[in-house]
Amino acid sequence: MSSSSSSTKLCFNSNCKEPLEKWRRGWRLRTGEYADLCDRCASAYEDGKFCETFHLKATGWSCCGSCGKQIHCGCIVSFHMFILLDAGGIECLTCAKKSYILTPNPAWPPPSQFLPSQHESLKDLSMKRWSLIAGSGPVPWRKAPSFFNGSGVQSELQPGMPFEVDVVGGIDRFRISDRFSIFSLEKKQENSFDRLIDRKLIVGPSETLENEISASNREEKPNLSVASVVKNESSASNMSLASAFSSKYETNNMNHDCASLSQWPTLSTPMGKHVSSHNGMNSAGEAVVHTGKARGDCRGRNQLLPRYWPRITDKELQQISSNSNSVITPLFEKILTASDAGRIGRLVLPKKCAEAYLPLISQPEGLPLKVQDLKGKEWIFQFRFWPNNNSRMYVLEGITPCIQSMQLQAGDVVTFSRLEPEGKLVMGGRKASTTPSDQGVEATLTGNNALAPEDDSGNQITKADSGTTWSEICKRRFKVNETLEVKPISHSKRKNSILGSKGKRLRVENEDLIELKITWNQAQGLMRPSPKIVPTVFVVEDFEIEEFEHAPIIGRPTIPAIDHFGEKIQWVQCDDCLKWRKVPANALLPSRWTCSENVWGLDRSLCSAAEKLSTEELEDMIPTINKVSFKKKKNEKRDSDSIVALEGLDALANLAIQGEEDVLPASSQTGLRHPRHKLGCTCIVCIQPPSGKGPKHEQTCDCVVCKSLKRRCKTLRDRREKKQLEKEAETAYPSQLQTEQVPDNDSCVDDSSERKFLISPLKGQIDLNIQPERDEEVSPGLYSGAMKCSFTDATDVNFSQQGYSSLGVGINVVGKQMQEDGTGQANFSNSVTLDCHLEKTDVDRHLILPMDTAGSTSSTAT
DNA sequence: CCAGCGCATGGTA
DNA sequence: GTACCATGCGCTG
Repeated sequence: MSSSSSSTKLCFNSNCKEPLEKWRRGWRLRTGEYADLCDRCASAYEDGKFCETFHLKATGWSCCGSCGKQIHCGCIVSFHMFILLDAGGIECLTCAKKSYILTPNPAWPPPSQFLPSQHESLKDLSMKRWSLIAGSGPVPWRKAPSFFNGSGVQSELQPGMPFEVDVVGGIDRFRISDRFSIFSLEKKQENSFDRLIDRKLIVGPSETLENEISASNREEKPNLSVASVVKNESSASNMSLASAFSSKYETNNMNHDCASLSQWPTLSTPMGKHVSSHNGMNSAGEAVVHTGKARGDCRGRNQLLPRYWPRITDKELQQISSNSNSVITPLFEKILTASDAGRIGRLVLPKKCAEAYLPLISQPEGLPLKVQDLKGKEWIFQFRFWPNNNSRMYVLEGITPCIQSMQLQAGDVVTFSRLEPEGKLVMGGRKASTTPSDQGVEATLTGNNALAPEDDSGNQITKADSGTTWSEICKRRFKVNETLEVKPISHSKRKNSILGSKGKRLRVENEDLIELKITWNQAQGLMRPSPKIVPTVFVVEDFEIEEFEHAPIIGRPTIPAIDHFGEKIQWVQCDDCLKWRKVPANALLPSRWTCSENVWGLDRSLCSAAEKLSTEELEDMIPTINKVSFKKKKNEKRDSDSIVALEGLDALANLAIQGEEDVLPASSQTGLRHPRHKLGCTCIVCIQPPSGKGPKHEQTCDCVVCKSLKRRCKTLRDRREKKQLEKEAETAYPSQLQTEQVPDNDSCVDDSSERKFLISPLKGQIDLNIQPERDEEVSPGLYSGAMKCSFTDATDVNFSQQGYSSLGVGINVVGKQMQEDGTGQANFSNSVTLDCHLEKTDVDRHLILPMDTAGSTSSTAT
């Protein structure tokens, strides 16, 4: 509140108009200025009693249905003080908080993303839209009650559902959210801002709205227009427009005719359409939608499970809206289950989708819903729900003819869209027969254009490639997954279906496993920074970390080195003969590589050719490579993929982390971080904050993870120094080595296991690959690779970090830990050793690594 | 006996 | 622990 000593002004409150000698700041005006209030009004305003003081006789007054408190419902100041009840009447926020039993509509953004008011045109549009749909069915919509004559209507309602009355409830429910949003905004404005910023949401003034909302409808709070940064091009202002409600609207509608209140739930109206209609952005707005770029209700979709995100194709869009200038707004989709496609003819609708996009129903019998298919044929389904576990199961009944008409079956996808501005609900179908791989590629590359069997992916790839964000990629990965899970399934009886819920879910898991397997075996170990990309290097506790700004490339893991001539090279192992070949440093090798592909050294292009480097030489170059592994490498048949991955992970990671100074030539020390540490890598070193999301760690960051990392780095340094001292001591007193193990400050490492780990039968050398008594229990591949995990310093075992995850590869080995199981076997496990402060749950999020694979790296020692 | 309705159950997220 | 949801299953006509 600010004061001024100027005079001649009147209190902004029209019911007061008291000359102001001093005035204080009230609510914010549309101009950006603030209402100047007299002391009394300002005080009342500050106390939230503005209405009760100054609007007592104005229209729009109502009593809280619970406590009876009078609240002026049209007041711009107090309109956040109450909620509208579905059954009519209002409830003050205090009471509402107590009795609020409905969750905010899930399809809408967090409360803080709402604007407090809505423009009339939006309301009109919504009403029109709703009426069109509602009135189109053979069964008339139930008359909605007016807002403020609740008593008469309430009797119609089922007890226990005070907030929901048919169609209007949809509006009111939104208002509840809206109200709460304001409340939330009020109470936690600062936090909201922070959160929003943290989430990288667009926060800004809603200029468009500002110009269109009357002063009396304005809320004193800053107009926030918040839009998630998603691929939907809807602007922040668009978002605000969509979510805008005005108190004036509410006031004006208090006595509305019931019929006029029947409208499409505004909350379910995608903002894109609001914008198009509301702003008259016909050409522009619709064009955007027509191109398929602005698809779906981005807010709604963000709140829906990804599997329900609409992935309608351009062709579908065009097909739907071909006969008119309508704009199609994809709402959601669902993969048909056996039950859905069964003879029963009931399509179970995802609850959130139903509540977000379909008319609100209060009675289990629901409402007839007129739906148009892609051919323009209209169907009428019964949209209803069953009470279920204190919740509801929404179903569309009578869909069998439509499903059959579209020749859909279990596993296929039904899409629900809405035509704007008609408001028609459109149901589309998509066969699951499109080959998963195609779909996957298409989905991955084109995102929202995915899954159209007839789509020309080529163009879309081009189109989508520009401006693809990681979030998009991640989202599209969902599509890949889900696409993959869609398999043609013969239509059959429910009980015989192989697409039961369990099966479906198992399928999802299996797909995930496949993805993981692929990731692990073929991608994880193969991703490398592009040789043309110069990484930026940042330092954490003297450890230089390379950060790559570009996506990694897929290649075979190699060992970078410098040859005798000082040239950068890399060593690569032939998959067939397991011999190591030298290739140029910039050579990109396929995941499987054999000597025959050695175009750089024709004399070594045959497996029969001798290894250019002797084992000893190679060992000299890479001391961490275990001699035993070398010895075994030719004797054991391996799964090359897994070994490649293991090599990539274990050897390279350890090379990178443990031994840059010790192992590699000086010239390569700076550059040789683990190649996985690049953009998209979410390992702790690179970006991983404790929460699993968020910005990268600053060098000065003192978060738990960073502190852990720093502590660990320090430990490593210390140990290295100690190790050096030990070596020196060993020279003088070799016999003392075996008992040498100086505790360090890494509290997370189990000392006993580590000590055990360090005690090696090899004199003076720790060989983790040796576990004579348990050899038979370990995969043969474990020890076969020359690059297998082996350590000269056990301390390094605990610090292999690597991984991609945000690239969609889905791997991020945060850490490995030596653990001692009951048998005395020391194993690596997918748990974190970086710091005791790290909770396992935090870590598990990043451990997509299959346990068996991780475990397979277990090098045991006794 | 069968189809369909409506709710219950249990697996999964 | 909770909500969701696929489907089982009993009841009814």
